[in-house]
Amino acid sequence: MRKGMLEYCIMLLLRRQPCYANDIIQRLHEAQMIVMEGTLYPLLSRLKRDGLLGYEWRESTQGPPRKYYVLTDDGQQALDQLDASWEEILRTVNILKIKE
Amino acid sequence: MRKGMLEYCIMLLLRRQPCYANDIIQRLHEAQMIVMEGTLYPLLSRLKRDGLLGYEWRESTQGPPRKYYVLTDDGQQALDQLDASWEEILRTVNILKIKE
DNA sequence: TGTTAGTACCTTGCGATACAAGGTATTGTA
DNA sequence: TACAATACCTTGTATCGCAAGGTACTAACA
Repeated sequence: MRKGMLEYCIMLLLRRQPCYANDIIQRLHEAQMIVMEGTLYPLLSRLKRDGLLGYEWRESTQGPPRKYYVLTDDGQQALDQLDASWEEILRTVNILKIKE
Repeated sequence: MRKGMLEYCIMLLLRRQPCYANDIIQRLHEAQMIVMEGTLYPLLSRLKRDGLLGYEWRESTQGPPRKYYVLTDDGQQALDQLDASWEEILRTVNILKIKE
């Protein structure tokens, strides 16, 4: 069921701070959402390609450099849209749960 | 984003009362969720095949008979599970929205 | 210096879901 | 009997997420 929620969750994360892939996996995991590498990388690439995310390389103290993703202005707007969609889904489910 | 929510929404509907396809489309529409015929019929067939739904034919006063779907006991249990998943998603999104 | 372990990034192939479009069948009415 | 309305269903396509596999850089150690 969490299908389609991933994009929203990742962008919510990036609204707070730039993250690289393993960051995202770990933070989502802490929030009870499991995401696989093979899911995440293509998704990040797509959001980058669509102009919703940018990234910058940062050195790591232990290992190869990391790609830190950040929300672009377009990404911020898209996220606002997703917030609205989320509210609508909340409304829909509440109607269906409460009705009668 | 509403991808994957459909199954849950339909089963919430059927928890209240038996419905046939156009019923479901209309009631979901009233709850702000658009669903296409070509999506609904295969989904209902799958849930039937998996034993989560049953159906009975009922005559209509205007037109051909209708297939009214109902939740089975297994369907009821599956729905309880989906309720739990939904609560978890709510928790996840709230964590990600509120954090910091 | 060469090897190994750890970290990080990415791709490919598969299954599942949803949509668009098109098709079949039954009923009532002109 | 022909047509419109209703209802059910199928096929082809795109997208998403997962499993598995692959490449590359860094550090530690023999």
